[in-house]
Amino acid sequence: MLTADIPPNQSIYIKNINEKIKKEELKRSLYCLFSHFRRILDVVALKTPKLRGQAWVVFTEVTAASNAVRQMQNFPFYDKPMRIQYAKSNSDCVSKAQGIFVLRENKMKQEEKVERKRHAEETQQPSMANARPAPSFQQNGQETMPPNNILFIQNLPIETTSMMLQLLFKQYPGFKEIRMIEPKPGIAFVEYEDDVQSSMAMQALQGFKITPQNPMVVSFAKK
DNA sequence: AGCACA
Repeated sequence: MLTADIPPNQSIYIKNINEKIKKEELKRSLYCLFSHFRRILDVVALKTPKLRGQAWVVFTEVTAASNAVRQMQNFPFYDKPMRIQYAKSNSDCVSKAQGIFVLRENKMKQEEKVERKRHAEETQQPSMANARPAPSFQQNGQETMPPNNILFIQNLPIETTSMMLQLLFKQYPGFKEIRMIEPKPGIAFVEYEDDVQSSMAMQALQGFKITPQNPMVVSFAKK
């Protein structure tokens, strides 16, 4: 089937992904990268020989998927341009939400176990489904800081890397650089060309959750 | 290049 012939789908299929990236990091990064299009329901990545270097991102709406396909086409992701198409079939998480999930034949044997496990994981780990920008919360009066082209980010998960932050913040015009301080995990500084641009990024990413426990707190850095 | 969900 020609790429152009694949009908629009709320899930996108991404290939040409750097295969060196570990599954969990890959999912997190994809989540960061695509979450501003619209709410993401799920990110699927497998490292099996047949499926590595590929991933699926499931949105709540096909318009979000369409935007993602167009705007992120060839985006340099871990040094490789991502190739994005609509997924050829519906993702289980959406079929399930619609109540029409049917087990595939080759999985019949373990249906009960599998289903229970999947369900347990979904309820215990709502990160992908629930990680939406949340309203900012007051913290040390930081939000009253005067505008600055440099942003101060707090409440990041300690595993956050500057690569991850870069994926998030460079979506906004005027992005210059991320600075993190080794001995101080959980915070970062993000520099933009001017304070209008930094404000836009702050607006957009205020409360963004890299993990469900960590809505990021974005304020202007002290002068 | 490769379209799955464990």
